[in-house]
Amino acid sequence: MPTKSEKKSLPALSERPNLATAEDVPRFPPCADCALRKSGRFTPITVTELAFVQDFRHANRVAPPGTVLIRETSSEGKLYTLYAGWAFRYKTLSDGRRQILNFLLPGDFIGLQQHFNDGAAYGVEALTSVSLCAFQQNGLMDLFKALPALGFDVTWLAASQKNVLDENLLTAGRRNATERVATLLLQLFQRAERVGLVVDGAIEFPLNQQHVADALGLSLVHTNKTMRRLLGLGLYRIEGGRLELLDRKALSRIADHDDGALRPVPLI
Amino acid sequence: MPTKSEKKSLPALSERPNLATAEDVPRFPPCADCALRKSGRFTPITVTELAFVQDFRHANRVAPPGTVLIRETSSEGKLYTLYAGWAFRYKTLSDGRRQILNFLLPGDFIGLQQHFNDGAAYGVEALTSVSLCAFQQNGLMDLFKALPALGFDVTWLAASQKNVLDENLLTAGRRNATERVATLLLQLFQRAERVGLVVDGAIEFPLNQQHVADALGLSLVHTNKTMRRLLGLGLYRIEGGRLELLDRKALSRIADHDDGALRPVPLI
DNA sequence: CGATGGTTTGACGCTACTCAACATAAGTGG
DNA sequence: CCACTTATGTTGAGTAGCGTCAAACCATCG
Repeated sequence: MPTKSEKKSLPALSERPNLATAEDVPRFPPCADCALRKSGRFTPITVTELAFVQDFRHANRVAPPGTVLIRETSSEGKLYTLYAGWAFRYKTLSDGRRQILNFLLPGDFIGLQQHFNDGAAYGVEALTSVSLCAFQQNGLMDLFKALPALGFDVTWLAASQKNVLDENLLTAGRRNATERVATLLLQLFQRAERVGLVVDGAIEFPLNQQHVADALGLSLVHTNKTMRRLLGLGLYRIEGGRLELLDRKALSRIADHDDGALRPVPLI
Repeated sequence: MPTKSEKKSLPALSERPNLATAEDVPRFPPCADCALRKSGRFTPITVTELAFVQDFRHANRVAPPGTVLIRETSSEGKLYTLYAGWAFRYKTLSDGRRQILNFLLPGDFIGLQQHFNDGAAYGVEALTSVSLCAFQQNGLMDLFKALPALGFDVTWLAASQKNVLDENLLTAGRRNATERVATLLLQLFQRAERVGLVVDGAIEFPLNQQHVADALGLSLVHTNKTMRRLLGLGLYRIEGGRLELLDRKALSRIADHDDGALRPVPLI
């Protein structure tokens, strides 16, 4: 039977004084000055739409690592865009076994499912310090009505999160431990790359091995041994909380996972 | 390493002359007479919206069991609503290992992700004879513009499919074989129940054990042994291609899965 | 009938899990 | 500054759940 995971995680990792990414939490400029959007790594948006989004944004929120942003039991339909930092969605069984469903990176839209709640629930927890743009809970329909293109973008984001879930399900269901680790490293790197988080060929990597295990459906011990093996093969390096891929071709081959640049997605 | 699955599946199961469901393929009435919608098991819709949907519907399609409705490699953005019958979405690794991502029941909206293609691909295959409403490929944005409420519904459907994926990922990642089978049986029954497919306390069950294995990330042999065990415990019965749950409480307990009625979702 | 697809069962082996212990780094309070 | 604690990573030993291989059984079909 799979591992039970710890109930709490501590800030330790994310407080290392390294190349800062989530450490210096960005404040919240008006949407027109949004650093994320200005990176040019998202699909374009009109000024009208931008103004609407600004108006739709209801509040901002900053939270330290380990914060539960959405409780697994709650059914409040909070809506966020992750502006900076890392988080993850998860579900747990009643005996504590935890499955991480997917990791959330800047630009990801959070909480859409709760909004249409089915009773089904998931939790969201911050991995690093995070900054969130919080939207009006009941305004989603208004957004669709006022600016259909934005509604379209919301759907687009939902669809691309579904793609990630598809991949993760394939991984958990049909890949062995080595393939799983390779897939995860590659996938996270690709996703970070898309939103411009690569600095000096490396990305921040705030996961501990328990997170990796819970994301891949493996036990902590086996995850460790598998990661150690890939490390020994010189395929990647994690130092100072940052991940560098030393042989993407090999990882891509092991994972049987395409290593191409991901297309831009919208930013709400 | 997980099982390789068969490349092809044949109609065998679905052609049994039993209580007909997908056998007598429904023809396509105008949307106003849609049998599915008239079942009252979907969220309400206005006449204006209904007219638009009718217009948005571009063609109909009927396909026999085993038909590949969407090829895993294609990136054409076909859009369908499954009107009658069962299908499933899947991904395969290059050596043939297959993961079924989720099963599709009447009312499910198909093809949304391809529409926003990321390079990521999945296939869709008919389990039974299926009837599909095919929509205009490039008209999705028009739909959002013309009737935002319909766009909202599309998003809603995407979100509820995401919920199913979340559950399936939890299952594949953290449940053992017995729990997985129990979860699948219960989940399919609940979903079938929601759209009114229960007749005499049983639903059509067109999956063979290879499908179950591929959905749960198990090998065929182990799936068989596990199903046999649950059968021996008198928890369910499959006869003549129909599934009956004999002890939902027990299944729900084993699966650690809530056994409540699912809420209605929209129908496009 | 033989052919085919699906189900079932037994034997065996390996991957991944469990248990347990130890190492390391960082933080805390005295 | 040190003893103590906590989080995380590492390694070894033993085991079991699940995969693989192989063969048989059964039903349907041409």
